[in-house]
Amino acid sequence: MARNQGLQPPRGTRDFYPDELRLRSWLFGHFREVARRFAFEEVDAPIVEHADLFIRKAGEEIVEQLYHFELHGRHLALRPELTPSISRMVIARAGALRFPLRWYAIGQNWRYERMTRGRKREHYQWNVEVLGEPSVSAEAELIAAIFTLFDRVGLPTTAVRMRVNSRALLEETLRKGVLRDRPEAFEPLCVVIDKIDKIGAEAVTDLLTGEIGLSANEARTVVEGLAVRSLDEAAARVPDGSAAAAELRRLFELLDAYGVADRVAFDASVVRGLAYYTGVVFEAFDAGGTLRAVCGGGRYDGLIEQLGGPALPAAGFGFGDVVIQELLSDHGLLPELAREVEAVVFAVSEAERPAAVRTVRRLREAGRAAELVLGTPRLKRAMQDADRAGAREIWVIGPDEAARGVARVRDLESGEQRDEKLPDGRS
RNA sequence: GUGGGCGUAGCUCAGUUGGUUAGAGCGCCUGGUUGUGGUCCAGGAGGUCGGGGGUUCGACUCCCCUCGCUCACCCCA
Repeated sequence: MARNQGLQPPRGTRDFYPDELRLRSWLFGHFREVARRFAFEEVDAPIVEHADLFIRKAGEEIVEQLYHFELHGRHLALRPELTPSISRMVIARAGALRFPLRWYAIGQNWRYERMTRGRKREHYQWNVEVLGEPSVSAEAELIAAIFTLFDRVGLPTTAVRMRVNSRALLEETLRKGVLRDRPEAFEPLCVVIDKIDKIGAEAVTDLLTGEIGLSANEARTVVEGLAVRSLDEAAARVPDGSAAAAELRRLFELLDAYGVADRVAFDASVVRGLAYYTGVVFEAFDAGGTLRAVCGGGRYDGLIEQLGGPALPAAGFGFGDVVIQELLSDHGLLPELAREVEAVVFAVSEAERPAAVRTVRRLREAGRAAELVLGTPRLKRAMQDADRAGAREIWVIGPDEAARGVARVRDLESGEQRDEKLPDGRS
């Protein structure tokens, strides 16, 4: 309705009606349960931050698409991701924290961009971070947590595959060349390389020689290297004794111990679009290849120091709520979730309401989800409502029952009825 | 930003070469007596057919503009 456009949420944002919020809560419940089993602690931060926290100069889209505004002379922004906020929290208390930390958060992120399937302008993200651990044991733990989540929501083991690479490996190949005198060129270089699937090898080669300043030879070597899909082959392209290659080998060993190595493959084209990644990077994709990345992450050993904190190694991933729901929908795995009302208490007339209130209080104190019918509709109506709410029982208190000091309890599944004593009136 | 598709009841949609009071399913409301749900039956409410303009005796139907939604490209979480 054009007339009612003001009633629609802004483009790319969502309302969550009860059905949709139940589904979201179901998903978040799995996020939290996996995090619990992996012994991560939940944290949270404001959705609005100082814009500076997110603004970097490597040409990332995530910065260009920032929702930001000036208010009373302050430049603020809606967070586009959670990692900077968590990093900020760590820095503020770095002196009092014991590392490594295992933290996670589930929060809404904002990015002003065009929409397609699986992408909106706001989305919730499960963000899991290991802070203060330099070894790939951190990445292995993170990747294992992701697969645990996939398994829990019912996806077959073949439905999602993880692609892994290491930016450190790429950096090693350039250390004696273009990066010798200006290591700071590495971040924008990665941002450029990340575009290869979209703008093509030639355009990336042009950008590498033009904007980044590689020689034609270096650029060609880099672009060729992106096609490599074997760790051995990739390792052969870097100097002997490559630390990055050894790390990747160790990572695959550990993933084998976690039982997920066969779902993970080396892929040199994975570099991720965020500037701050420094080491292992990874992305999970649906096997059908019809959706965008389900989740992704990697190691960012320099970010915390760049933000003004100590030199603290860190790794983490972000896992959005939108793509996974699309994927589950494609697999017919979205659950039908009903309301969780257990009992409905109904006073036939206002005279019985105090007794109904005492009754519903007792049920609630016993931990049951109990709804008190607020008006005095006909019994037929109250039962219909109870039925539709999925309640197991309706407790009816009318003049007869009140006189006998009982409630008539009907089991809505079996239709059987019994009497339950009313609580006495003194409580 | 580019290209395609679509905008008809709360929801999902149908609407015959433009022709009389615009339909269905689901949902909602009422009733099938007097305090009993799910099933069934019978009724009912609800739409200026996204908005504006044009063509026509006549437009939901054709044309133009506009707004919105959506998919792909693009790009990224």
